[in-house]
Amino acid sequence: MRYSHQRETIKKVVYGTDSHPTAEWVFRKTKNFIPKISLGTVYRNLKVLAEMGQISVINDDNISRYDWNTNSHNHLKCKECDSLIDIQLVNDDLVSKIEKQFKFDVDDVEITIIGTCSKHIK
Amino acid sequence: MRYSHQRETIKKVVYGTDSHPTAEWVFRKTKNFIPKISLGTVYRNLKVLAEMGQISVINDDNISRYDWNTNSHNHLKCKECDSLIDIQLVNDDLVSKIEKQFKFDVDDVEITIIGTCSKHIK
DNA sequence: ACAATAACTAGGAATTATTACTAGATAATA
DNA sequence: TATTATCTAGTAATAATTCCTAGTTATTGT
Repeated sequence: MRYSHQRETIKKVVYGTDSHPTAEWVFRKTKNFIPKISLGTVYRNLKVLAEMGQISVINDDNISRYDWNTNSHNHLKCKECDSLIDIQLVNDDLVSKIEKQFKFDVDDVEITIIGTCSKHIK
Repeated sequence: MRYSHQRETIKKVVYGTDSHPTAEWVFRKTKNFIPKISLGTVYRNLKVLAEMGQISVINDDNISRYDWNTNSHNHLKCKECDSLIDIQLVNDDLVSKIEKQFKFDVDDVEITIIGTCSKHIK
């Protein structure tokens, strides 16, 4: 893996937000630093950064979002503002319970709570 | 909503499998009964069936899968066989805990456990 | 510092999943 | 059975993502 200015900049952009951005968003932001960067480069580097474990990928409604937070964590998704909020739910208890109960070797527990956040409860 | 032979057949196809099929799979299966059915019709009817609450939609790796089981349930996803296995994890405890802790009005809890199923643990 | 080279990029074409459009077909109704 | 609103087939359009290629750049050995 060779150093690349593009990849470093993309990484900084992802690390600079809590908004769980899409590739398109990262592309627009990165353009501020490297105006001629191409969307393909952004996609390719987001993928290698994820493969290297430096960022994580979230599957949100059939589009990929990216997250600097690679620790196992979960999300609240508000239907109203469409935002993803980080939360911490999973404990080792749940994981070991699942491993025993289903004889399933757990890598990751993806939890998304869909609903309405405090700002939008009427 | 008018009766439609296509929609009824699509519904039967989804209700006839536990495999959490994609639209493409439902299309191929439904063709056995209605050879001239079009993919657009399948997509449109899967969508209306979901809106009517007669099937549910699962978001798996940026592609939609469909499920006759509209009860709230969760999935084990095996990396090796790429299959989704139904499980029941969520209890009212968890939901009310989340509602209190985050002041979040919960509609649905989506849980996918990624890992390796018993068939593929070495 | 410089040449060789393997990895990387920009730009655009291709692919995949899905939705939109439209002329004709069909279920409901009176 | 005539009317009509909804539905379908077929195809075009769109959106997200990946692939391809000629040219660029970081790295390594000299």
